[in-house]
Amino acid sequence: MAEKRTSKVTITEVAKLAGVSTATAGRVLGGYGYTSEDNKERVRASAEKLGYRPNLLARSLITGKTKTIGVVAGDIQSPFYASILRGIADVARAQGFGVLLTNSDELLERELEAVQLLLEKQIDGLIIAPCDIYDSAHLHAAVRAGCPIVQIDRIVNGLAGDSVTVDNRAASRNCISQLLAAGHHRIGMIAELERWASGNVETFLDRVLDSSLDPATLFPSWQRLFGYIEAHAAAGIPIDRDLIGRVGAYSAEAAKTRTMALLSRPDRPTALFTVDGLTSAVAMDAITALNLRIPDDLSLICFDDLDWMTFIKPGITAVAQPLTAMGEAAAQLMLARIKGDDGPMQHLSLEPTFAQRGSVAAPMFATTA
Amino acid sequence: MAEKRTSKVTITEVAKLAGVSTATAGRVLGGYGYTSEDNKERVRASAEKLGYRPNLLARSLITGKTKTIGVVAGDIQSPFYASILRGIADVARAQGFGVLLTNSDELLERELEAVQLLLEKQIDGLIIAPCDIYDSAHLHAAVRAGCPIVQIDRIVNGLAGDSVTVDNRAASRNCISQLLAAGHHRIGMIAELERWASGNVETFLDRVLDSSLDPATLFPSWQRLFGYIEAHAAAGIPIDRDLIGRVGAYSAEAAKTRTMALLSRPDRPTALFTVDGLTSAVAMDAITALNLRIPDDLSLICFDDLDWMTFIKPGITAVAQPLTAMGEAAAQLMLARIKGDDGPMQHLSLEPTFAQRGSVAAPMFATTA
DNA sequence: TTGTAGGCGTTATCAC
DNA sequence: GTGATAACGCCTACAA
Repeated sequence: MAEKRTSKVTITEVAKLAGVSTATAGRVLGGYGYTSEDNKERVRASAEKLGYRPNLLARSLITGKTKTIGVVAGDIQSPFYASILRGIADVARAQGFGVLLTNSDELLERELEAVQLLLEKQIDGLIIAPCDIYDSAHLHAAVRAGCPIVQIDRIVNGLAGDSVTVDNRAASRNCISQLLAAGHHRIGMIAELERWASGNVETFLDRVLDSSLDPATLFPSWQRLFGYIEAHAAAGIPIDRDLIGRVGAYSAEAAKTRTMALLSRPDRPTALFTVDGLTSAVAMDAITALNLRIPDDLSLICFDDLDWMTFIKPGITAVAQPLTAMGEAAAQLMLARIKGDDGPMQHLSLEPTFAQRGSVAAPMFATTA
Repeated sequence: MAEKRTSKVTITEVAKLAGVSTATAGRVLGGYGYTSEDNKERVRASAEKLGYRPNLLARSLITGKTKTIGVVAGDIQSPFYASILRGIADVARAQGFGVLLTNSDELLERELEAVQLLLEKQIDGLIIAPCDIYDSAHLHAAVRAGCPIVQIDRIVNGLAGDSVTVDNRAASRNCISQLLAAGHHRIGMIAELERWASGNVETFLDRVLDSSLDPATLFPSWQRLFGYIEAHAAAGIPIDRDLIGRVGAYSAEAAKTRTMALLSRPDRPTALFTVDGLTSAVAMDAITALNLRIPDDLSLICFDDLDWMTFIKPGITAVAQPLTAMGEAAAQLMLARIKGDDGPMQHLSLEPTFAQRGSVAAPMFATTA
């Protein structure tokens, strides 16, 4: 029945009780090398009797492998990261790996500390949603130090690590195109351009339009704005820059204020495109507060599919990222690297699905063309 | 600038470069024992120059402390566990602790494996939402082996571990009382009694009414049904057992079927009480599908407050558990134990808040009293 | 097939 | 204050 007494049963004691050397005991318990059936039995019995549990620390110290993968999420409380983490944890567990979790809150300083802690704990690999895609010396250093990295959602420019993302630009373009096709010419959007160098929407718009911007090197939120602009350009419809509300990253209050302002204008947009789970919730909040009807007063498409979008009145049309699949893919890539795969970097782009529901209609009083 | 080259910079190399012994280097780098200012400087400089990072495995092996706490959640993808984990991770990080995460999916077998893995990785303590509150030998064994345990949401009978919960029975009783006070005499509820020995609602009801059941020894979902029964008893209103839909644990489809059935009856309830986040979402789904208006056709109170409850039409009245606070409290209890607190077991019961919104009204055609 | 000896990178225990 | 030296628990030679 294996009753353990004082927790510290080492392989030495098992060996002693079995009447063999620690090496032999280690071989059968660790499952490596050859041992006679006879001794196997004896050692297993002793281990069982003493309630022996291997100390993975000691094993890791010598093998150099911890069978642990580190994860740096932005905020595990958000459904976005929670789902991704679920995927990661599932495949990790299936392979006997542990998951060491940290939050960065999208703060570079915090990410730095997190990565350092994980590295010191000797994780075999790092899965991370990097805060800063332009200058992440600590990640380059980690890779150089031999720690494989799989990036999620965002890609650090020039980092030698795999990645799992979705094509944000295409998905966004698709959403906006649908709205345009439905007859909407005034589509509101709350954009996040916090770290955009020149600081304003104007310059971003210009750079997209004169094709001097490589979408692959941008933050997801920027890529979504990129798609918004492209869709307008493709349809030959001018953009009213006042409909693009600019807002700092991940601030609910700011987004709320901005959205309320946008939807309160006398010439308010006839459609709204939200760029992530946070803005979607904020938008619904504002829409409810302003007593706007969907889709009569306002059409709506959201990036990221949340549970309530299925049952909230007419149903909210949304782009659904395959979050758990992304987590699974990331973990799979990671495990392959850990097992020694040193092939070229892989940049997986998973296909989001488009959940067509009831939040899009032709704008009121609009001629469809 | 501390450029590391090949990852393995050990304390020995730092010591060598600083011209001191590994012992001295260890003292300044590890921050223990005495060292002259002179040597401190020199060692730090060498460490910096070589890009030295301590190997926490080696340290842990000898100190017996990993500064890591293990967490077994039911399903990290649910907002419930995600929020709790957020709280845990925050206080852990603040104290320099890591968090090793696993999911049990409420499966005992999986929980067993998880606990074993965590223990072998030598976590300093375990925070867990136990699947089985009646027979958890592995948890008793863990405690006996010296691993402190903090339980969340549920309490294993007789386990020597702290706990953080809410008073489910009182909260539930309060909700039902409000509905009864509003004039509802037919209140539907989807109950989960999967592991209830005798297997049916009848016997549970009987045991509550003849006071032969200690609520402290029950699963949260049972406690919530307990409160439902008590509230009815207190108001002197008989319970129509057909309004208590029994369902297996954590199955969305089953809950959906059951809820649809309940709400489709010709004599359907005038109010509904959902017992957790899953049933709430399922209920809303069903309500939308059946085109029932809240609160006109059906009053609703939900256990667990979800983001959409604020902006979904009239606003859904709900009981909000202080989830992140629960996580924080659990982590705090854990850290205290790790620091050596061997006082009596603590069973924290945090106060849920009641979010009064617009989903409760008097039943149609009902005389109020 | 088995045992002996050495070491993984730290910290702990002593003398000095 | 400091430096040998012995742990920590396990694995990996290598020799037997």
